[in-house]
Formats: sequence, C-alpha cells, structure tokens
Amino acid sequence: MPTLDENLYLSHLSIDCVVFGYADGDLKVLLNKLSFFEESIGLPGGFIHKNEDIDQAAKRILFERTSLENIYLEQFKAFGKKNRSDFIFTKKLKNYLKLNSDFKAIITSNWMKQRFISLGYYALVDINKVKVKKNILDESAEWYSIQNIPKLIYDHNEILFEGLKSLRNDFDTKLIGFNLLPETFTMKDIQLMYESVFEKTFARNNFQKKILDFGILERLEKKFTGAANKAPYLYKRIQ
Amino acid sequence: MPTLDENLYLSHLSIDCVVFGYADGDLKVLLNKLSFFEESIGLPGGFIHKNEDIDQAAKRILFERTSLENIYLEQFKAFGKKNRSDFIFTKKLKNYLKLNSDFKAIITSNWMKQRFISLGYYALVDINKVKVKKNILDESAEWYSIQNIPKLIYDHNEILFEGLKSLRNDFDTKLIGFNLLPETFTMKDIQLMYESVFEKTFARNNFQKKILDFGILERLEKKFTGAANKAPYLYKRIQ
DNA sequence: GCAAAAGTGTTATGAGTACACCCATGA
DNA sequence: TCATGGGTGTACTCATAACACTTTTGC
Repeated sequence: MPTLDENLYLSHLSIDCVVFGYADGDLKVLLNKLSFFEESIGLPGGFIHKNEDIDQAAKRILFERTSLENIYLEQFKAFGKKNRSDFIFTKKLKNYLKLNSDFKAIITSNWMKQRFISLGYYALVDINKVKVKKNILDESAEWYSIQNIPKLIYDHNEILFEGLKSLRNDFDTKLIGFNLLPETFTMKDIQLMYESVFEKTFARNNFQKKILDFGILERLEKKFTGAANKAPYLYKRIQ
Repeated sequence: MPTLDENLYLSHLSIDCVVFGYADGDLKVLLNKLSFFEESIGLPGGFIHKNEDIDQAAKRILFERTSLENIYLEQFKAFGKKNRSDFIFTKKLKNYLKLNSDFKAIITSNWMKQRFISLGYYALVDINKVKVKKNILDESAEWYSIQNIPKLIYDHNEILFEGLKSLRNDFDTKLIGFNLLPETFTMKDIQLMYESVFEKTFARNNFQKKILDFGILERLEKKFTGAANKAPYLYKRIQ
C-alpha cells in the first residue's frame, strides 16, 4: 500500500521540474504517466520537507527520478493561479478507483485536494547518465521530444513552456548547454544540440567561431568514425 | 488592538515586494520600519488569501501600501532557505513587548513563527503618484536610495538585490523604465533614470539614438525652464 | 556675445552574417 | 580520384562607441 506522509511536507507548496535531455538531434523532456488516472501525464514533481531548503527539495526530487546528483538546476518561476491544482474528479477517475483501491487513500486525501503553489525548476542532464525511476504514483517515466509534447495535467504545459523560455534566455549568458552533452563531443554535436534548443539552424563556420570564442572548450584528438570524410575534433569543457 | 486573521491566508507562503521609484537622479526602494521591533526595516510584504491568484495578492499588497492600481509588476524568484524566516526572538524584542502588549498576540502567534517561503515581486511606480500607507505593523514607510540601503530583516537584503538584478536584466528587453517616470519627460530625464538604475553613465548622443530607435516615444513641445540654454523637447510614451 | 545644455552628423570599432575555398578521409 | 563533411579565411552588414560640430536659450 503506497503512502504519502502528509506530516513530512509543507502544505500548499509543491515543486515541478522540467528536466531537459538531449539525444539524436532532439531536445527532450522527462514526463511521467500517472497511475491513478488514465491518460494523465505530468511533470515530475514533489513536495518540500518541513526542514529543507527549496533548492535541496528540488535536488532530492530529481535524484529520486533520475538517480543523478549534482544536476544543473535553475528555479525559474512560481505558479499560483487559484484554481491551477484543482483536482480533476471525473467519473473516469471514480471508476478507476473502484478497480485500484490501493491509491484511493492517497488520491482522496485532503492533502491532494488542497491548493498548491508550485515552484518551477528546470534541469539539464546528460540523458545517457540518467537512470529513470518511477515514484509511487507513476505508471511510467519517459522522454518526450519537445516537438511532441502531449496535453499535460493541471497547468503543466504552461510550466513546461515557461521553463523552455527561461532555458533559451539563460542559454548563452550562462553557457549551460554543455550540461546536455557527454564529457566529449564534436562541434557538430554542439551545433545540433543548439539547433534543437532554439529550433533553428546556424551557419556552420560562424557557429564554430562563436562557440570557441566562449573560451571554455579544450580541443582533444580527432574522432575517426570510419566515414569517408575529414574527421572532426573532439572537445571537452574546461573549468 | 491589531489583528491578523490567520484563517484568511495560505500557510507557509508570503510575498515580498521590491518597489522601485525614481526621484532626483536616484533609484529608490520603498521600505517599512516595523513597529514591533526596534530598528528593524523590511520590504513591504504580506500573505496570500486562500482564494486568490498570487499575482492578485501582490497587487493587493501593493495597493494597500501605495494606493496605486495597475502597477507594473514582475515575479522574479521564490526564496525558501529553511531558516530564512526564523523569528528573531531576542532580549531586545522581549523588552519591547513588555512595553507594547498590543502587538504581543500577533508577534508571538504560531502564524508568525511558522516557516515562510516568500515569492519575490518587483514593481515600478511613478513615485509622485504614490500615497504611501503604513499597515498595521509598520511604524513608517519611506523611500530609501539604492545607494544607501540599511541592514534589513531576514533575507530581505538578498531579495532586494535579486530584484535589482532582475530589473536590470529586463530593462531593455521589456522597455519598462518609463514606468518610473511621469507622463512626459525630457531625454535628460530618461538618461538620468537609466544611469541611476545601472549605476553608470551613458554618452548623451548615442543614448538618445538608442532610446528613440525603440520607436515608442512621441516628441511633444519644448520645455522652457528659464535656464540660459537650449530648451529640451518633451516626450511621452505611445502605445 | 557668451556660457550652458540640447540637437545632430561622421567616423571607428566589434560582433555577427554570408560567401568562398581548402583539407582530410575512406571507398 | 572522387564525394563528403570538417576547418578556416575574408568581406559585408549592422549596432554601438567615440568624437566633433551646430543650434537654442537667457543673461
């Protein structure tokens, strides 16, 4: 029987995380299918322990879902429209609960029915290092292409979109994009990653100049792929 | 006897506002001296009604303090370190309470002792239109030059500084500076306002070009001050 | 006429864009 | 030797910075 100890957490407050990963030329976001309601998908989130910094809470929540520590994190906005977290108590859900009494206690608790103000965080992770874990209420946890985000619960589509906006705003000033890549990468890897984030193309030569002018990359050996063309250099981030 | 109805508000949540005004070449911030503790100064703030959007709450709180509606507002960050709002229960305060039993009920209430996560908003106002009002716990409400901010309660210095950082970040992209000025103003007024916000000087001619290139100002008649020099044009914001 | 402050024009500088060309690689 | 993709150099455009000059105002 799943539990959710209400006494552990601060009431009225939640955290929702927009976790960005990158693979195969596509910016992706980690989303959970919820087991207590058919076809409901949402951002990974959680609550704040009574004796815990909010940044710490976000880190804990992300560790629980990704098994990663030292994740790059930014708090970007608080979401607090008065009806944003009204619980969707439909006929469908009621039928579902008949079949799955395990979750009934949690879902129908006063805790779940209260109003939540949610703190939005976005995170950047190396998708290959993530070991996706579900929590107690999740049916699955999957990566969705940013091009193909489904309808989400509550105001999670808005949170996701605002997170993306903040990501783009911060991208070049904070040089955070490299958090999406593995330790070493080619210039083409960086460019495709940028193009997936900004949904536009960049001129190859100018892009290379701009990136190298940041002065934070070290050039390593060449990467021979067996392809019949010049082998690209590998780079890694220094400092 | 002052009251503070705890049942009205969401627990654990507060709002703190960094209200920016501009006068005499100085960027200013509205601060309150609190009556329940000698020499304690803080940002104007308040709590969120149980049935109220957070943006609405910020507007209400600002209306209570400034008598202004339609204030330019931006939510910029949530502050939630675990000990940030620990109540400073010093000997000094205890002595004070002996003399002022009126406030004892509020200050020693469980409400005031709980942990607060505070949502930071900044506001831009035409300082001449503000009718400063104190609330029940304030001894005074005054404008402080940004150059001369005293030590504030809790983490309010940090909130103020983060608000200023956000203001500077948003300034040119959102063209919000004109909210600090009256309806009409000279180019020099704008420049001095900018210089007080960024704490640096701008070249006069280039500054004028940049501002006019925004394309949001209309040139009006000249402003004759009686000074022995060329009279500057007045401008007002269009759209 | 003079000083003070405002208006405007002209040239430098630097970041970003567009175009072109050369080089390494494996079939 | 050829196609492919990677590396690099140069000229162009545009926004901002720096400098200079002219105009208006009241004494």
